[in-house]
Amino acid sequence: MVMNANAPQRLDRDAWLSEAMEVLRENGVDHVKVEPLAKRLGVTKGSFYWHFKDRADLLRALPDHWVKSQTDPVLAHAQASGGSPVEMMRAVLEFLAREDPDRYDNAMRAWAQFDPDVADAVAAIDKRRMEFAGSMFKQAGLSEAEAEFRARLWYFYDVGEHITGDTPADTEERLRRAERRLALLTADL
Amino acid sequence: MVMNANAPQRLDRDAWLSEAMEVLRENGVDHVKVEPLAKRLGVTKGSFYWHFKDRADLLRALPDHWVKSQTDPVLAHAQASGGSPVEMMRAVLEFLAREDPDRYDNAMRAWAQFDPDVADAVAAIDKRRMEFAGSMFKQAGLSEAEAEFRARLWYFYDVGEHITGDTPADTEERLRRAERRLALLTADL
DNA sequence: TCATCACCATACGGTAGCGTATTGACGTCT
DNA sequence: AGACGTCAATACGCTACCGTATGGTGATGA
Repeated sequence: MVMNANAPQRLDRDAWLSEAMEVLRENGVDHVKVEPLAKRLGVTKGSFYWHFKDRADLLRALPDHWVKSQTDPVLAHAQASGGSPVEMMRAVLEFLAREDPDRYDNAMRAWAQFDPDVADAVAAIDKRRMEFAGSMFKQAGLSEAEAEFRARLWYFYDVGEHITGDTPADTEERLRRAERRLALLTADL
Repeated sequence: MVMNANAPQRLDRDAWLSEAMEVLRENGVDHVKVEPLAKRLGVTKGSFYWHFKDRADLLRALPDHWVKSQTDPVLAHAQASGGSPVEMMRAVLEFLAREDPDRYDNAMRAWAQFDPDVADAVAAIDKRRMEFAGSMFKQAGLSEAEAEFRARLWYFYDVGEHITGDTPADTEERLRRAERRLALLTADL
């Protein structure tokens, strides 16, 4: 007899991590506490201390869990779209405009403001994304310095729009904004 | 006999608010707690409950305290610099590049992620700043829509750079970046 | 001088959350 | 069937805070 799949009496480490990510997103790190988390999962903390040494152990594992979830379907999609650098950039922007923007990014950034380890994890992701943008601009013929400059302008806009909560609910509007941004940043290419 | 100025046995509401802002900046809202705060100020919480009804009262007062501290020497400085819109924008950018970027912005933004009231306060500030940028672009001859678009690009870059912690320590480098950003955003003006 | 006001200290009871120790339930393998 | 491994429940002591009640203190003005 196989275990009942939808009555998760029994949890694994990942179930705790996922639920912790939800709480993180909804209320911030300082609200991921073991007893409330246990309540949400319908178990007691006896379970928690089986899977984790202590609360710090859970918190340490979270950034990694997040980073792993960032295995960029974005870049794959861009590469697949082939074409010129500008075309690839358009592909990325459109992909992002259609997607539900990563729901955990803001919470991770908020956390990163007060925890250097988390800041490192987030910085690594930022670096990766910005380097992709930079490589596009370089392939389009810009100098190293100019490419990096435009990559910053490109990427920080994204970050700023998300963190301020200014992202339009309407997909069409997001697409228009993306198109316009691309146009300005590649006007001379 | 006047009171000893550097032995603040006696505090007022503002002293508590300022210290709370520091803790907020260093560790986030969930670390501004009344007893630790009292310890930092060298008093007991007996003092706190004289000046505030409860902890929520303190937290409600904080965003306002922050907003008031934003009475924009920036805009004054820009207006004073006179000149064309582009010149005024340059004045703002240079001012910001030289200033120590507002030390509380990131903490407020982090807080805003999880508190709608705070989010409103921050959004109001964002709106004000962005409308200033928009008005500059309009005065420079752009259409309403194009001006708003460039204002977003201008402002969100700032936000993104700060929140990612990517602001260069070197003032000269900040100035170079500012100049470059202005150049690209006003290339056709 | 002494009464008052403004502010602070102390002591108290209450709750939330941490981490440990021990026991219990259930599946799996032999 | 029985033994083992995996995970969960329970009960316990401990600390950090919250908020209240009440008393103390020092400066100031009548």
